Amino acid sequence: MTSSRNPEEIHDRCSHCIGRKHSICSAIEDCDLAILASESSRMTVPDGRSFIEEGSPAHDFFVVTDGRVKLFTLLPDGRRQITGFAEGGDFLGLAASTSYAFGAEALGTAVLCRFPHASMQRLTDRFPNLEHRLRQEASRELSLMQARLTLLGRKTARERLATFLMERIHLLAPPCHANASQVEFDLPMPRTDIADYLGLTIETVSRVLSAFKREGLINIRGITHITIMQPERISAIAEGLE
Amino acid sequence: MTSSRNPEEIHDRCSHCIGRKHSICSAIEDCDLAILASESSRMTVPDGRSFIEEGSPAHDFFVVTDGRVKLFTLLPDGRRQITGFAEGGDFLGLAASTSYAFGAEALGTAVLCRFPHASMQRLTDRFPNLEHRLRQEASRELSLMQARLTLLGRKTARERLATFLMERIHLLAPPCHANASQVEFDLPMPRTDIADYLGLTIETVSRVLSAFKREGLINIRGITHITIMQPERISAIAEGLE
DNA sequence: CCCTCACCTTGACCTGGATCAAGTCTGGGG
DNA sequence: CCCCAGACTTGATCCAGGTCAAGGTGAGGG
Repeated sequence: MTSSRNPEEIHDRCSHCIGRKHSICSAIEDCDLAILASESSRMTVPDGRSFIEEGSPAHDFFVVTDGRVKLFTLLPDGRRQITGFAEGGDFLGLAASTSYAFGAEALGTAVLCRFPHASMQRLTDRFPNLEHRLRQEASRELSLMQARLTLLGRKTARERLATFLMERIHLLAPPCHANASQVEFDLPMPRTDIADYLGLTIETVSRVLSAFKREGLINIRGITHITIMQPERISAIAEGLE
Repeated sequence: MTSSRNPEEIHDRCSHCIGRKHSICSAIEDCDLAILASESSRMTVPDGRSFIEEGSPAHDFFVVTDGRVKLFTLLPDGRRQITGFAEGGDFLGLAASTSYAFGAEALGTAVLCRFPHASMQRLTDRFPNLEHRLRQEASRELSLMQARLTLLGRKTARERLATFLMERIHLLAPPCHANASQVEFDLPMPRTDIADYLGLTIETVSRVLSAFKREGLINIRGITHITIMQPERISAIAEGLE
């Protein structure tokens, strides 16, 4: 896990950033990017390495600029609930008061931009827009959480997997799924993570995916490559309609 | 459901409000309370009446000033997940972008303070502190959500009920549970709501509570009155330690 | 005071998903 | 090209919690 803040990279690190447009950084004007860059530092986290410890004092916010990350909570006996996956442009660290309410680790090599709380404070003081943007971000996440509670509290295994697949579809660039009769993508996480995300066991995840395949709803190539053959029906299952 | 904004009540509605100290309204100075009052209106919601429709356009924020409220999401076939209970001082409406991600209805007669989005916008423009306070509120809720996901995704029925009882204890005024060997309180919601909150059925809730009683962990008087006889052990069960 | 209705409890049985236990696939290294 | 380890799939069995079906209970009304 390496950090860098050398001056030569600072002046345009942010302007070329993949998260520039969609992350909270979009609340800041181009002309102020240098300030943004100077308040943050980039770090690279190797596959599987943890970079937020649940319950540890919350000192930083993060923006995922490349790769992916998983967020989770643990019970004392090791049971794990993955509370979310984050990728390019996603913001981490809102679910914390004085300490983090979740742990985080890289899913593959990930690159993050770190904003110490004090830096973020200076930024929000200077750019009131940013504070508003953070609230929006929090609201968006809270909305997602409502759906996730319903999934974990009330949906069956089939419905959970179907919902998960629909979520993956919606992560693709918009044109990819608008009325397409089939959609393809790769699942970047192992079955274990899918299970811990959906509140199931790895065996159930495997069985349900096999069942979907057998029923011609999806196709699976290799371990990770999924083709949704009947998006409508998967969507219907996700909503509990069949 | 009645609304009122008559001038005579405005000038001190907020200063006497039960939520004054703990709600987001604490971000506003006493001398500016009249502005706060003029941007909001009080409404009374009768028992069981719904006042937020899931998926409807989000026009307002609310502060619960008296009574209680339940928040929930529904699946098309009627399955329900209660995503939270709110009471005096709690803020509602952050889990929404353009439309509400949850429905809400009164649990007993409830009194709310309604802030149209436009009003809140004027308030946050005028009092930047308030925007920060809203973000804090959202962060607090996001932290709670992490715990709730873990509960629904990974805890057993016993653990869920024990966690629920601990949550109720922590809602009491602080002195009540500091090292007390027993704690008493009333459950303001029916078993159905507890079940839908914990992702269980009403029968399971009933059975687990009976088991706790049989084991001498709690006592139940009438339907609603609970005494926690062994808070330590309930707490341990909640964390999955026995 | 008793009826009644809504809510809760309890019991018997069932089942979806967990658990336990083999296989099987795959991709990277020798 | 083959071997090996890790990840996935599949099958057999189990069990926590759901479902179905009676009873209890108690607050409000006649």
